[in-house]
Amino acid sequence: MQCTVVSMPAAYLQRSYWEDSRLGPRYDPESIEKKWQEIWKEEDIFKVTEGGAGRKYYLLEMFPYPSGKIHMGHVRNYSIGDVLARFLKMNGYNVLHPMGWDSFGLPAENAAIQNNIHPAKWTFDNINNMKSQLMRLGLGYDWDREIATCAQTYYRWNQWFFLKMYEKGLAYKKLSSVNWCPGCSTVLANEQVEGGLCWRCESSVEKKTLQQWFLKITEYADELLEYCDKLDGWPDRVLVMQRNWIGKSTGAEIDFPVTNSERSIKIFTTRPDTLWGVTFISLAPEHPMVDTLIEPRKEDAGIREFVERIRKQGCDERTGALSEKEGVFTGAYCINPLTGLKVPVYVANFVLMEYGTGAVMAVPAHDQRDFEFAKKYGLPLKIVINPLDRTLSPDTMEAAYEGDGHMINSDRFDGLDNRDAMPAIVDYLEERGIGRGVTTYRLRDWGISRQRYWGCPIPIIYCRSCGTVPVPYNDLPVILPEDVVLTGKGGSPLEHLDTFRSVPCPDCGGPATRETDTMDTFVDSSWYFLRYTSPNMEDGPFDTAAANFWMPVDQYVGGVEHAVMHLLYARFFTKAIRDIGLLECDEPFKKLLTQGMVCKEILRCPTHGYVSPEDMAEDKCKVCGETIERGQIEKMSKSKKNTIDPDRIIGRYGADTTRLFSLFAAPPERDLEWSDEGVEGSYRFLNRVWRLIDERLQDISDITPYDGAQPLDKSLKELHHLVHRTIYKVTVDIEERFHFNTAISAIMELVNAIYLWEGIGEDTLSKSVLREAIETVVKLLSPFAPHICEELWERLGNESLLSKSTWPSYTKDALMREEVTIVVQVDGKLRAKINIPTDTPQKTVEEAVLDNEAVTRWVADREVRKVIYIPNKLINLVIR
RNA sequence: GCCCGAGUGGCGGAACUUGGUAGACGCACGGGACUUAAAAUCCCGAGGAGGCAACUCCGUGGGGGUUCGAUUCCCCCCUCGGGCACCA
Repeated sequence: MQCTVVSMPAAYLQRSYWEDSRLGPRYDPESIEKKWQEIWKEEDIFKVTEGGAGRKYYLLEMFPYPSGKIHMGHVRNYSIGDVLARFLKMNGYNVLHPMGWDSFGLPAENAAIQNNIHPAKWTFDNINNMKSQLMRLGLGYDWDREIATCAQTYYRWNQWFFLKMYEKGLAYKKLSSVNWCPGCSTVLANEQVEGGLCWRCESSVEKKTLQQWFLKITEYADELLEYCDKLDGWPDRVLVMQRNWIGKSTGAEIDFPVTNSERSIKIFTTRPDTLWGVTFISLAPEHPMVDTLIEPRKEDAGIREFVERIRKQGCDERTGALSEKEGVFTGAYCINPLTGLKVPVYVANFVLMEYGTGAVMAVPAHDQRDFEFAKKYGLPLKIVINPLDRTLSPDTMEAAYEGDGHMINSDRFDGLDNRDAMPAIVDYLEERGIGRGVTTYRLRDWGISRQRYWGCPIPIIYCRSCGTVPVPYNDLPVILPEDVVLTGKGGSPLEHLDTFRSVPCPDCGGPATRETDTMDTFVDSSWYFLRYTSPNMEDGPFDTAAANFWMPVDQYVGGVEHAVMHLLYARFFTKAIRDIGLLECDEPFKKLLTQGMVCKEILRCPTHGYVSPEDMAEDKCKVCGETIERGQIEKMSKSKKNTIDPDRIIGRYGADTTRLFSLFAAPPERDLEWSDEGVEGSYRFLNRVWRLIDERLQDISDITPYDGAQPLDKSLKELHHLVHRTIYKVTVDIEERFHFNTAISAIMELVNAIYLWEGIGEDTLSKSVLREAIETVVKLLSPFAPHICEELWERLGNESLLSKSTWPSYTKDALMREEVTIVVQVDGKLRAKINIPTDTPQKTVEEAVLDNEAVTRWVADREVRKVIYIPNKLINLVIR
């Protein structure tokens, strides 16, 4: 039999509170929130159209992957967005604030394999659940614009874009060495490999050579880089990461002829000024000329073995800066085209085929890697750049000199500053036809083929006679078949599904097969913000007029983890779509706010590892009784068992409290440390606001808020001015700084002041001032805690919806103080404070100050040598 | 190694954009009121040291500097977090 006593205390508490409450009903978040969410829905208050009143504002938060349940990171992200949405709406903007689902992806497949449920069903169940969770938070979205990327109506346009890009040569297939994640059984783009590990499952990534589809993001490398300078609404660190990722460098390509051969090796260098210091050449093991060069020495097993071994190494083994430099002499030589000197050709493990030309001219005197390599294999150093303050010598150098200086041992360039010499040397190379100035990028083309089922099919057909044939536009969409069996083994199920795979060739009608790879899900999220502008468009991906009206997104809000991947891809897509002719704007996101993570202390049991707070009783593990160690504050994650379920918090305190806390505990861009007591505090504050209005309701019902017309006495003026200063502060904090935490604290101060205010009388004037104060509190708080405010607004006797009303404005007059506190310093040290009418002239202030005992004590009979006066703020008497 | 960001009470954080009262607001804590009592609520207190007190000194990671005055600007160093990392 089940015991029901457990629920007693809570019920008891509620009842006793009810009895104590003399006036109105107690604050009951659950019923209030439900009530207003329904009313908002009926009134359709978040619906927007292009024809709406006010200036357009496109506000967007990164859409979620429908994993099943929202987490605190979502709560934070979307609370930030909702505050802005409601604030902007009250300020008269026409706010587009949509929501949708990034709903293709691996977890759906994994769930399907584990639980025998179809990915589509799993995904749509999750969407339904998460949608109701978001609604429960009271987030104001125009749900009529909801999109799901796994819907045919959406992904068909992925395919359309792909075909457009294919036509323009921006989508192409090539055989190349790619990143293979064994955990996800699929290929990954370079951006999706973090430190040699898969960004999603942290498996060690392997190299595989496969036929893959690529999008030519490198075509836009220069523009993507250039526009980084124009994105002044983006955080610097994100721009820095993007610039680093694009990795533009300028230098020269130079051909080194191979001796006894017709061929030459093309190298890339950023330091043409060190050309005279080249003492050998290093090739990547994958370099196509390696096999030819070592041919004459093929009986030397050591060479081939070395090359084979390095080629097999995974990227994490190869690329670690710690790993030892290794190489082998190929037996071949080539000629430095400038000096005519013969230098040996090596294969070296640290040279990457993916960058530059896969071949490097080695200048051990001026490059640390070459230096280490040369020392190891006894190769000579040749100094060609000398620093200004000393003279280098090959025999005593302990490290390469990579700095600037004067050129030496470099023929006609001797004596020149090396920086100045670089362009001259490039010109010289070009004149003589042995090299040319070039620019290279670290950015690679975006490999989008995924060997997975739950994604958008790539619209390509392979025909034995016609070759690679794009699916005709009329045949779109290529529908992802649902009658598949997912086993998790033997590759993508599409490969084995003959009804999908076999297809007549669109050109010749002969037997052909479909591409069975699907697209990287980052393709889906690269243009979703455009689809929101016309989510039901059937003749194209989006309506150009609507997109041009709404774009760019004025404010984008999301996690910094997408700094390189999503944000770079989306920028690329925007530019490509512009060049297809569908869009006018160059950049998708005008301003970007990257919010911090939600963190919480981790708990560790010496025998069980991470434990959740529920598994702990009085610092002891419930299972084994060991003392629990309190660990560091870390990002909430299931594996560390330090998550908080938003549903639980909403259930206990309501959506308003949950939102308020997540906004109050830290400014948005910083990490937020979860605190149960802090949530309690936010709840207490809302109760305090509720009671404030409850207690004063009788005084101020049927009273019109003070409008500034009649003159006020001191006490009334104080409150009135505080109200206006608060409006100013909260407005600035929200719109200019996104510092919601300080905005909320300013509202708290106002509430505290109203509680302590004793200026209320029987007269209408004082009541009207109080009414102004209270209505202002409710309005200012409403973007943060919309439900309780809407309810209080109604209880105050207002008939229209608060959500439809306007943001309070402040008057300059009311911001002025009549009396100011002036800080009095003597020699820069605080010695007194005096209250004095605003804008008192310096002379009068000086007189008042020198009349003050606390000041004169410090001045004594010494001479005041200087007086610094900051009007209405500070006076400093300099004695020394 | 390189590039960002940060370091402030017992804790989360304010003030930094424009040098001008350091510690707003909240949490935790202490005291009081209400209550038979507790909870809730309301009011008050609170950086540290010394002092009965008035008050004084110290204090924003450490050390220098500029200034009448530095948490804020400059230089050097330490610690933590993040990103990149043999990119030629």
